[in-house]
Amino acid sequence: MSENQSKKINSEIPDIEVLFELADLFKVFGDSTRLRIMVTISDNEMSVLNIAETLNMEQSTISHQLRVLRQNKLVRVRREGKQIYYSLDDDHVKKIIDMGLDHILE
Amino acid sequence: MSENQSKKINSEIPDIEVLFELADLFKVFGDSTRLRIMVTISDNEMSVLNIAETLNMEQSTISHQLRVLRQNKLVRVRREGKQIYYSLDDDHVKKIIDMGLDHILE
DNA sequence: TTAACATATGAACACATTTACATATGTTCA
DNA sequence: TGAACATATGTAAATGTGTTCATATGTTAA
Repeated sequence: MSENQSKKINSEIPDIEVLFELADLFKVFGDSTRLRIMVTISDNEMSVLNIAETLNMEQSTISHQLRVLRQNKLVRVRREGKQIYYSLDDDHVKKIIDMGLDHILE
Repeated sequence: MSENQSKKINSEIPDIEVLFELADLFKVFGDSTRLRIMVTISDNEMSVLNIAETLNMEQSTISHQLRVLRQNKLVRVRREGKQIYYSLDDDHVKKIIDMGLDHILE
C-alpha cells in the first residue's frame, strides 16, 4: 500500500482529549490582538513596548497576551538588559497562520 | 501576475482587516464541540441527529454549532427527505486541523 | 542604595460564547 | 389534511475572554 496510506495517517480519528487540546491551540490563534502580535514579531524579535507602540495598544494588554502565547509555546523570549525581546517560536506557527490565510484569500 | 507573485502573497504582512477575518476563522476551530463535529463528519456525511447521538449531545446544540460551521463555509449541506446531511466542505479544512494536530503531537 | 525605566500581574468590568429548554419550521406519509 | 419526525431558532443562564487601571517585580546606572 502506497503513498495513499501514508497520507491516511492524519485521517485517523483523534481521541477526545486531543481534540480539547487542539481547540485550546486554535483558541490562541482566534484573537486578532494575538494574531497581530505574532505577525508583527514574525520577521524579527521585538520588545514589549515596541510591540505595544507598533499596534498602538496598552503595554499591559500586550503583556497579558504575550503570556498566553508564552504558555502555549508559540513565542520565544530573550532578555537583554531591561527589555525583553519576543519572537515566534518556530516555522510551525507561521505555517498555521499561512494555511488559514490560504483559506480566506482563495 | 506571475506565479512568483502568487506565492509571495503569504509572506507579506497581511493588513489588519485580513487578520480580523483570520481570527474569526480560527475562532471557529477553537471550540471542541465544533472540532468534534468536523472530525466526525470528515470521513462521511452524517445527519444532525446522527452527529448528536455520536457525540452524546443535544440536537439543538449540534444544530447551533452546525450553523456556525455553515456560515463559515466549512461544511456542505445536503437534504434527503426529512434528514439533512452534513459533510466537510473541502480538504482545506482537514489540512488546517491536521496542521494543528502536528503542532500538538510533536 | 535610589531613581528611572521595562515588563508582569491582580482585580474588575464589559462583552462574547456555549449550552439547554421550549418551540417553530419544514418534510414525509398515511 | 394531520400525525410523526428531523432540523432550526429564540431566549436565558452560566461561563469564559479581553481590556484597562493600578501596582508589583525586576533591571540598570548613577
